[in-house]
Amino acid sequence: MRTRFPPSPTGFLHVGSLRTALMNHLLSKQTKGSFLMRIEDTDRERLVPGAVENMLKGLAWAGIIPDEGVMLDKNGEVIQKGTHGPYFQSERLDLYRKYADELVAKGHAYHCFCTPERLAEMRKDQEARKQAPMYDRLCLKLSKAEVEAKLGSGDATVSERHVIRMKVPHEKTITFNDDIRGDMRFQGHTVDDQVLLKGDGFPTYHLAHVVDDHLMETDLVIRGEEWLSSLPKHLLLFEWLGWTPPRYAHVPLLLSKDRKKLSKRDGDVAVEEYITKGYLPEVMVNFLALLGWNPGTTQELFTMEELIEQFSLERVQKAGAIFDPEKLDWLQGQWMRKIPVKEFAARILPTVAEKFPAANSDHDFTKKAALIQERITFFHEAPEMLKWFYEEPHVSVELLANEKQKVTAAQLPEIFDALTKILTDVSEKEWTAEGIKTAVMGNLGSFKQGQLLWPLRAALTGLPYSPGAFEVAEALGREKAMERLKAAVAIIS
RNA sequence: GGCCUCAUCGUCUAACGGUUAGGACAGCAGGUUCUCAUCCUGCAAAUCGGGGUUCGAUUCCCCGUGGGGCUGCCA
Repeated sequence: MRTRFPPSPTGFLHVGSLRTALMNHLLSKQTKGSFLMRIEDTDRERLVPGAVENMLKGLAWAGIIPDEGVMLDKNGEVIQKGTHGPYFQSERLDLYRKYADELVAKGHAYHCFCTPERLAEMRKDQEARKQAPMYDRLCLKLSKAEVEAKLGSGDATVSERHVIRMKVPHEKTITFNDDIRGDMRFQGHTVDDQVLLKGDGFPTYHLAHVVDDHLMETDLVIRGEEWLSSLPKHLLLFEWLGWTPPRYAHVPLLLSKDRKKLSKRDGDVAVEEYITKGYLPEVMVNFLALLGWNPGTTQELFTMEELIEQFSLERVQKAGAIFDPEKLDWLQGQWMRKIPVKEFAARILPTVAEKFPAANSDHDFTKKAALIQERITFFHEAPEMLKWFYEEPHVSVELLANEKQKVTAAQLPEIFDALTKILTDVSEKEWTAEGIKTAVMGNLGSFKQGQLLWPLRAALTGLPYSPGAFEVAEALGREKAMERLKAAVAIIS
């Protein structure tokens, strides 16, 4: 099956766009078809330089690489590949013109010379009369001779700055079966005479979509629900041009907490933002796939491969879904913990080494990485979480004493006395988390666990939060741990 | 306003017309090794309202209500 993703290069890659791109990608892969990328650059005023490259990079980050159309080559340059091009709509103007003319010739479209000012006024009137703003078909009343005269008038503002509108049959009922929503019907008289070709010679989305998706042989169009209202226009165009429309699946919109269409105002809607924050691509893909879709089982974690296998439009929700950052973060944690520990260590090593060069020559780095893997959310937190190992801790009485653990400053000498005694008895060979645990737990004396463990851990790390006391002691090694213990004793006495 | 569309815990969602309406996130309460985190256990939490159809509606139909989208020579 051929599916496609046709963004307009007017900015960053929106998470909602990534979601529809993902669905298109999943189904093309599931059916061993192809996924193509087309650029809808028909609005020249909103073009943003670099947007195409940015979007392709965002898709690639998520693991979505187009099979055809606009893509990135090995050097990161934007190229076009495929037999159905060009894939930039701005390079297909002659095509749109040709079909627009055909529609005029067939009587399904007409020239309109109304100025933007007149249209604005017309709409204002209609709204004042509580009517639906629709083109009043003033130019449809023009005779053929009048149209010819205007077109050949030599007055460029009239002959060139005019548009071609579709002539929607008011009496017609347009019906369709959407892959997600089922049967739908629209009454012709509620559909506006949409502009197909603009005054600047560029097509509007509607014409371009129909022409391109026919010529590019798209089998299935998965797009946002915001296009549902325009569907009858597209259906009419396919019919008039004598083409079979593709299958359509209108997916529900992504909503913000206030249930409005997710937009810039709602914070992070740019995929780029999530990349910078350190979210894993697997997490974004997993999260987006689960928004509005479910596998029918209780499985929550999905790889791209599993999604390709299991995704189906039948199980896509009809109602909009709120983008919940908390669930995103939960998924991030799940995926961080799924990374094999060796790989995890390899991924955090560069950032840790940047701050603590010693990490590069640390033979036990993987062991340390393992200690923080279950409590980390983003890779960039790693240096801070491991600093206790690479630099001497700043220990204070305030840190060592802890009310909740029933440790008072006055008790500290006694506590450290006990700790020193216990740990001195632990041999180099027994110096493992397990061995130290056995020693400490077996010699608590009159202390509660927390009364020994909190000061121990705090003395060793200088931190209120860190991996457990025994693990830290093992990681540090007997010599260093005893040194830090001694340093702490010096501070409290 | 008009048109289109949607409706189960706070959120994402499950449930051949028959279930004590299930799971997950978040929340709360416990537990494991002191903290943080993980993990485990438990608790709380929903079928928008009204009519039908039916022996029986979350499920089918109608009407409300509420939400969303569109209503551009934007996409």
